[in-house]
Amino acid sequence: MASAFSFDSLNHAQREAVGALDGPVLILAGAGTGKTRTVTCRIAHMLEKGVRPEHVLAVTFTNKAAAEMRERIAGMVSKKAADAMTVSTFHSLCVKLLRGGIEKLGYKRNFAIFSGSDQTGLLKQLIVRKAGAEEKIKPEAVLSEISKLKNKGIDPGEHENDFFASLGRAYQNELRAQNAVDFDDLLVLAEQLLREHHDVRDAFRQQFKRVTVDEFQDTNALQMQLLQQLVGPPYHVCVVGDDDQSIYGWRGAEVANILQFEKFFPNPRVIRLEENYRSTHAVLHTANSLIRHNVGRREKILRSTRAGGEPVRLVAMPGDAEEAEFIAEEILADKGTCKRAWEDYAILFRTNGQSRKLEEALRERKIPYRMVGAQSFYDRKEVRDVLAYCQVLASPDADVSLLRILNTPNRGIGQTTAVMATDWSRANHQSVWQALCDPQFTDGLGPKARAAIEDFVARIAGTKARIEIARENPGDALKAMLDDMDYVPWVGRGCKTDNERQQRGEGIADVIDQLRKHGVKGKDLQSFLDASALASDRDDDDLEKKQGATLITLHASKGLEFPIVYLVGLEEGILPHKRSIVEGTRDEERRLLYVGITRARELLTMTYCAYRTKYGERTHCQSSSFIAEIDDTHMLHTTYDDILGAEASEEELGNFFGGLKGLLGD
DNA sequence: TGTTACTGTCTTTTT
DNA sequence: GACAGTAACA
Repeated sequence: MASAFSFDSLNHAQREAVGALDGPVLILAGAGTGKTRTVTCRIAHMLEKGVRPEHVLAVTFTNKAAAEMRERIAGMVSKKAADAMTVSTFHSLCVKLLRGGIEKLGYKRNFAIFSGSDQTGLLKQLIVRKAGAEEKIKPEAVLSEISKLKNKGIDPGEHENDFFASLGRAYQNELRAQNAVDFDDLLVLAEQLLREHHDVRDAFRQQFKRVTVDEFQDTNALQMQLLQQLVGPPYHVCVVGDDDQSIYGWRGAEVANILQFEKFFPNPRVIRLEENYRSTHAVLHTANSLIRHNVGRREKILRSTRAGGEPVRLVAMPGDAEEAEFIAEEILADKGTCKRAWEDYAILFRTNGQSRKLEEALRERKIPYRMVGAQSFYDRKEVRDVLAYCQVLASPDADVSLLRILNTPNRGIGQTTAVMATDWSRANHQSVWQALCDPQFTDGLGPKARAAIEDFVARIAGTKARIEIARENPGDALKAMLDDMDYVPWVGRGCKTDNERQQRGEGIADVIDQLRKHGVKGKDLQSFLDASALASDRDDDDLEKKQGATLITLHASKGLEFPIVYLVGLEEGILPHKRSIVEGTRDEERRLLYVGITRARELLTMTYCAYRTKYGERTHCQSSSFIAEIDDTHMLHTTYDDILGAEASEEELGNFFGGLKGLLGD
């Protein structure tokens, strides 16, 4: 049989990684060193050596990465084999595990997954309940504390602050009462299930004899514990990552997992991929000289396979407006001279707020652009509303979702009534839905509110029946119900512009359409909700489908590459971010900049401003302290005025398109 | 109960 | 300079 891939096409280190199939393996893969290729070849190699695809588990960070990996293996080996493997994210894997055995932990099998606004909404209630409406502690802050503890494997009820601890306990109780879990619980409970029920664990280990974990630098302590449950002796586990690209510490990612891998699995083979196929020498030298300043890393030096290259530019800008316009102008000019595609250009920034001016500048010049992951599709209000309806149709006892849609669109069930219903349900140990259905409760209300509630209950129950009894497609049933209550026109009325109205209309139609497709495949509402909860916006359409220059945060840029990269806002307080200085996570900011630099294949331009509009106010900025750390052998430090001045004189000479690049190149 | 106008708060990054 | 939350009004 012809080999699915050729060992000859791999470099020495890659070959070693692909060949090392048994026992624990740690692959340290620097940026642009052919990581994905190596991992997929390794799995293909496994299959060739007789490992059955059903025994292969690969865990990735996003659903999209999972889909890509599966596709590539399908191309190398066979579609059949690729389909037989399990490739998924930690979270999806846990859902699968829990849908099978969560009742062993005292939950019902049809548990709901709370995310985003479900969680904050619930917590907001709890804060008010515990401390009164005066308390202005932010639910997000509490949530992040709870999450941090869970990801360390600690019960949130054990928080050192008593108030937080009691909120943590109340939060967990409330989730359990509503038969719901949050994102972190998926991991917590799956780990618990495997740890406490060895039959489940052994069955799992029996099935997944070969485990691969990608983006290992992004895993947290809990995921490490989970991995230890998943993988038993003889530990055929391979983890791949780059500690220098660990940028999710704020979310609990533990670089220790990769730095001290040998503490978790015995005698791992450590393989370093250091040959970079992506960037020019100038770019890599700049990146290497910066990341050297981090302490406690796994020493790695990226070697360039592409000698020379244009020097990296560092440009001082007067203000953020000039910064945006400069970049837009330059892209426009460069596109004209170099005949590149818009997709070749990317602008990277630290915070989403920085994108505004850049967008304006691009729009003014009619430069097409795409924004990656600015507002998550699933965070849009109308999308959350429709999903809340789905959740209620799937299990009406999910109070948070029910309360969300109770008066959406307005149907005369105001806050007073909602509070009464919640109180009654708590007093009687029932769900809010049960309260609404109970005459004992509704009899105590005024005739108007009562009629409104009865109408609401009838609509939900009716639609539920259409789906469950009449077996109608849930998408159609949902659409009929929403139409019936004039939901779309109601949303439209709340919009300021036609554009917004249209967008939100499309969002609603989108969800319904997805649900309909899901229904056609015979899957139920709950599985649709699972998929929605676990999807991220980087998963479905984004990058490939849309055209144009890319506007993207540094975080979201990890794993991507562009011929021409602009990295903006190298200012103290932005990069490194103000908060990181307070929290003592400057190293992570440095890695973030490192990730940004290593996205560039050919040309890298970094900029910083003297002034920037912040909170709608013009404030003075200092250049980033990282700049001094960079070795400038291959870096050209100039200013906005220098470049424009040079350009003007060039134009006087009649060279109209003598772009900036040409001037700086020699 | 719903709508409007104002005020204060924020902006890291997100599976 | 946006947006959510609040206060005041219809």
